[in-house]
Amino acid sequence: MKTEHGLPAGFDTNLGWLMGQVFHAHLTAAQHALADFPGSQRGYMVVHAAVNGCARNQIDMANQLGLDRTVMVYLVDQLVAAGLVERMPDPNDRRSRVIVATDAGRARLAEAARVLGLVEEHVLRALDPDERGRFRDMLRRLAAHHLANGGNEHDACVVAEAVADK
Amino acid sequence: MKTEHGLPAGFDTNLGWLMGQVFHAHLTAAQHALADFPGSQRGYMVVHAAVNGCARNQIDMANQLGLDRTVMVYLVDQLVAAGLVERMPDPNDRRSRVIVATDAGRARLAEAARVLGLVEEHVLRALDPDERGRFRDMLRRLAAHHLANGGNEHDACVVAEAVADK
DNA sequence: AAAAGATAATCTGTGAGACAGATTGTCTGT
DNA sequence: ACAGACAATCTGTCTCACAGATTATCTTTT
Repeated sequence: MKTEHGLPAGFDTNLGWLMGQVFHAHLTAAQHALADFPGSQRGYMVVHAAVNGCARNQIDMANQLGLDRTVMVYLVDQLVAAGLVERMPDPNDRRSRVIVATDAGRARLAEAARVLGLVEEHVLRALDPDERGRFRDMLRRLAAHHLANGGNEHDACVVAEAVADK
Repeated sequence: MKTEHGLPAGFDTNLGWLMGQVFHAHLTAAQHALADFPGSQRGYMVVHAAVNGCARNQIDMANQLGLDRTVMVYLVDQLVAAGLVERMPDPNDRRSRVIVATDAGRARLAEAARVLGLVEEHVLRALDPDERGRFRDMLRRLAAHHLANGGNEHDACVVAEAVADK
């Protein structure tokens, strides 16, 4: 049984299901696009963050990217081995290593970004151009709002309250 | 370094990152909401599909829901143990088991759906009411478009082509 | 200045989960 | 009757995220 849209019956109003589908579509396409990028999408994110210099050290970057600190280790290992980033010792704090992109890393990132642009275009093909902009804008606001409220821990509380009072 | 939105620099235009954030926000909240639902979100999906009668057998349902066939086995096991669904032997094909919801399953689904409604409301809080409708509509169309084009295998080809011609 | 506590990166071990392959019972076509 | 396909299940394997311990360093306390 399907709806007129071609979606499984009853799921066309399920936000989680819909987001999962679209997110997964993008994920799969991006995975192919970044197949030979060291560390795949997560590697891409790290190089991206390294180029933008968002983070002061590995843990900081891990937190910003939502990665586990132990994952960060072998992720950066791969990227170093591929010559895309370097672990620069922080002169102010010898415990910390600042992740900086190499020239090769910058070039590789630019190329990957180009391909990812095509992927995004492909995923959003069902929307007309001005809608794509609005969709992006809404996503941006949703993500910002989520990050602003302390992220996931907060969500749990809200839900718990909601369940409590029937 | 952050943008004026509070997002990590450079990621505010990254569709995958944005979707990941919002999807993850919903995922986490839904996980809490369905914490004591057998099989969690996937269990919920199965009961939901069972109530709507979308599938003729387990494999069919697994395909529609994007689950592995072996996962389906212990997922349905849990739900049967909890008394939410039953494996009805298909009289026309004794290889197949049709997954049907029990009355308890229907009731449990309704309650879970109510809570998930609150979760969705919470996740979309950053949008004003009419925007939420449009956001849902866009997602619906994106998902439908993706399913219409044979799903993920297709995406891979498109990307491959795109990468080929620089 | 020495001791105690916190923090960054790393290493190790473990548990959960996804998936491939084999197995059994059943259907379909020849 | 036989071969091949298919549904459900079982088993084994492999990956991967995460907790906990470890080392080096910084900070604060006394």
